[in-house]
Amino acid sequence: MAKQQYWLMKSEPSECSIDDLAAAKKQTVPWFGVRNYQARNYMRDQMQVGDGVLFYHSSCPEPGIVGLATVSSTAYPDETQFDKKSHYYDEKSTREEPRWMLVDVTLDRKTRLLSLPELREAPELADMIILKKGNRLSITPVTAAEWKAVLKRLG
DNA sequence: GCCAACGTTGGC
DNA sequence: GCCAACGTTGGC
Repeated sequence: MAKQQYWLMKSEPSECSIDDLAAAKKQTVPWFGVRNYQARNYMRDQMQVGDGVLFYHSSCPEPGIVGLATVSSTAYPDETQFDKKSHYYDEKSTREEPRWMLVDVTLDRKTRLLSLPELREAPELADMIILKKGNRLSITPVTAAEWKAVLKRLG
């Protein structure tokens, strides 16, 4: 068993909020719609069942961490890439060679909102990738120390 | 709605 | 392989 890893995963609440995750069957959702190679590579190559996930709401009135989750599957193809009616359809992807992979994410627990301004104030979190200027990556690795500091602040 | 920052595309 | 143009992200 490899060492536990931690991630921050952004989701737009209008697309899939923490409440949507809580209401989902088995409180689990496939993390569909990622169309960025770096984020895909994290899911495909590095994520393991049991990894910790900070669930983050982006592009909304109150951006921030809103819950804790767990990676609950290894990587498999994102079905939406094959669906012509989907916003995430990719005509260059085939079933033989799918371009986009995803993992399942299962809710651990909802938390209070740990807001973006609050994250910025925390000295232990100063190096979080998500807080760096210009960062747009929807999935970023989180260090064990950052994970611990976030948990401490969530109480 | 604005805009900075970044990723992708495509012409050469 | 370069790089300009374009599209997207995401906070404000």
